[in-house]
Amino acid sequence: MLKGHLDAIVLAALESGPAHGYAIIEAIKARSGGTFDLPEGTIYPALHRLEEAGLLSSDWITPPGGRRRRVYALTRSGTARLAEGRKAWGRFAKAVEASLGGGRAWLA
Amino acid sequence: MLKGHLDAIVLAALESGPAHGYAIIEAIKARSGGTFDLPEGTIYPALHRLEEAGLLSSDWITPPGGRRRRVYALTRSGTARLAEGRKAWGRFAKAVEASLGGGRAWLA
DNA sequence: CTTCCATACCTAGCAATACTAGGTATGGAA
DNA sequence: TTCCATACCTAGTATTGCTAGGTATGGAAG
Repeated sequence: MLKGHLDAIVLAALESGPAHGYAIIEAIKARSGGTFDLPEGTIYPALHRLEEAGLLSSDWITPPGGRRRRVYALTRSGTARLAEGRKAWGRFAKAVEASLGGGRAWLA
Repeated sequence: MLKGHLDAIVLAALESGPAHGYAIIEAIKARSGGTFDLPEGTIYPALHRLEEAGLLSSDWITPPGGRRRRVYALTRSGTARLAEGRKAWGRFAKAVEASLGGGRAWLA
């Protein structure tokens, strides 16, 4: 479960350049150290939703001698939303940590 | 939105001693610096669910000259679950931060 | 050459979560 | 006496991310 932060994570995965769905799954898995091993049924609908919302654009690309892929890129709105998402994460994480209280021994 | 961490936050609010629903709402609001101002429709069903799961116990208390209140306390299972929840939060937060990447400028 | 796996895309339907929006009731203050 | 803070509750709903299925291709293994 990504608890509402999936959008920001997907947008962040596209920050360094366009990518197709399957590659995004691999990128998120790698960046999260294996923690976020997302099923396709999570990513593809999310990509459609983000495109619908104008945060991503997509193009069908057929590399020479390869299969067609749908390549997504951040739009201007998407870049702005990513920045918001990072701020929102910061506030959220701070509030959760304050709420969980204690000596923060679980942070390591 | 508490994104799946509500249970741990509620359990943490009860760590320092039993409390009733309304007081738990106030405690969470205070501890989170006002960020988590939860509606009753969030807390009460959560308390019922946690009790159902054996993580909390409850008693109806009528203080002298006061209204009856339902006072919740952590069970042994609840204490264990809280420890797990803190560990889970630590892992989750680490993975999100790695996934959001960059210079961690949003942490401040 | 055929079989299998990794790649690559998609959707319908479902379970969980936390919310809105309503309801009830009491004690104290204005 | 009217209103607000306290104090509890639930039905229904939006969103989220999942399971579980489907389709198809290219390359490697046998």
